[in-house]
Amino acid sequence: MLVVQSTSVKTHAVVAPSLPSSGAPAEPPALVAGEASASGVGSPSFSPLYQQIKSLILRSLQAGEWRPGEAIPSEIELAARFKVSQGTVRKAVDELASENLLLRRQGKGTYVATHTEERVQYRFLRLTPDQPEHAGPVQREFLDCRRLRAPADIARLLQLKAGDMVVEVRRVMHFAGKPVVLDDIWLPGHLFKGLTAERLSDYKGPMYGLFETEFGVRMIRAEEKIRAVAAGEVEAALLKIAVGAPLLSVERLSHTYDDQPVELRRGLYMTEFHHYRNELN
Amino acid sequence: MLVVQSTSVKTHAVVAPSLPSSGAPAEPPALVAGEASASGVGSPSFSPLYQQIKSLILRSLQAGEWRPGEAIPSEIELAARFKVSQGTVRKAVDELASENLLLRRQGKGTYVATHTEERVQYRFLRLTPDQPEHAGPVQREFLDCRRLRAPADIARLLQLKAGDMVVEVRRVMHFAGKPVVLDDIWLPGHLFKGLTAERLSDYKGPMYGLFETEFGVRMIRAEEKIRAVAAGEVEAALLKIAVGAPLLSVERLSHTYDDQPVELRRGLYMTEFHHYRNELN
DNA sequence: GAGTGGTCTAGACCACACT
DNA sequence: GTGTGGTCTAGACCACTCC
Repeated sequence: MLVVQSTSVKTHAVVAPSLPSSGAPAEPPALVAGEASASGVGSPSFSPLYQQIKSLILRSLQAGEWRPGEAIPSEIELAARFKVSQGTVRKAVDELASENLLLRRQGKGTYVATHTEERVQYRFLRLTPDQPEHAGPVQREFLDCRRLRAPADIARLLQLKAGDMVVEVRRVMHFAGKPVVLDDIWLPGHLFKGLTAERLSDYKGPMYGLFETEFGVRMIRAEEKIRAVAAGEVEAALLKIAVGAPLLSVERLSHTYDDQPVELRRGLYMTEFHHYRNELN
Repeated sequence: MLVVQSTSVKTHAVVAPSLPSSGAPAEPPALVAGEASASGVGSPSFSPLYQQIKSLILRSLQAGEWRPGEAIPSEIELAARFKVSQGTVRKAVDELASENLLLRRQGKGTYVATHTEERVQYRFLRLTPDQPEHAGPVQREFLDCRRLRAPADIARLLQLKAGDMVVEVRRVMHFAGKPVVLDDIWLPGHLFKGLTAERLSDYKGPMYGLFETEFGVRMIRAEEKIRAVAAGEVEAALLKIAVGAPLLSVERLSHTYDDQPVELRRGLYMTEFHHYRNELN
């Protein structure tokens, strides 16, 4: 299971032989010498232990061993399971937490991240009111939800075969009662069987919460391409603005585990009283 | 210097008294009990050791003890200087590296990050060609560079007093020979004495490299607010597009150490053949 | 080979949350 | 009090870089 590419592995017992008589200083973990893949020289594809642990935890997450919102086993338990030290588990969990897949809570445990939490609600929606006055409650209006064969460009981006089924959703988001965002969304049909406009309308809270709860699809990471465009007739009517008015075009490709694309979204944002915020580091 | 708020600090020598006769197991670090600030109870403002180390390193960076591109002392040296273990220094340096203030290079050392490196050149410019064909060389054309009293809104954002001097720069960036970006830039006058259009034009490479090399101002972090706007007459002429064409408006506030704002930039991006890319995690 | 960052371990102790 | 994550240490060994 766990792979260590080096040949000699020693515990520090070698240099501290006069320890209290607690028996043998615990056998070293079940380490297997150089496997990984082909080639037999020194370290052809070195991968640290904590990375291997990270992959194992990731696999359990993906397999649904622990559900979103639930606690994963404690560091001590994981260390015992994987036969490594707590420090190594810690490093693996630290990275997963920094990637927003896990959530650490001191004194309580480590939890599987979820989109249904209030606090992380706007992790993916970067549109922010210019003034607090324009904040107000968010309202989602679903205009359409149909199943169809994926157009070529959609299929390519979602890594589907030409002709595969997709679910197409059109919706408008209202901020403080005014239409601000028009989204067209495409989802792989085989992952979202039974998704209807009604289920979308009935669900309270962000869409990704529904996807996670009802369809077991967890959005982990996304890329966005942003442009300025002029409103067409249809868009102008839906957002109640003038034809030709400048809009922010946001094309988002969302991924789940393993970087597999599972959602394509083309959004048009009215940015007269809102802006897209970003942080550069 | 280093502050530990707890009362009892023990080395593990306590539980391993039968160590080889290497003398006393090294005295514990020069730890000072509860200081931090006022109040005397348990742990009123607990701050871990590595955070304190991080602050000390940050202070040295800010004071220019090591210049951009230079190596900082090795972990072992820093551990000795601060009288903590290498692991604690490591954690401090790790965080600074993850914030892009330091750059670790295995086998070589840890270096102060710089904007003059090829690899990090486009850390702040998120505009990307849609097709590789539109890539081409970047060309910077400086149209204006003048000193003036800061308008109220500029002064407020840069946290200057009304009437303080600022340097105002206008420039156009060309991609593959075509104008794509129009930037208006404001800099605090007292930090950029002697900045002229000529010096800007003569410098090859990104502006932030010049700022860092010539003025000792290092951009660490920035926030951007993005909108869609319609091109006005002046902008249209400079970017060679039609009046009213949609443009991406990017307002950037850049900060140096201590989150002090040191640059305000209002950019207009032509996004017909380029897009602003962003990653969501 | 020497020096640097990177990994791994083992153990002690602290801060925090629940009970 | 018990259990969880968080900090800190000390030491061994590995991978990488340069001389």
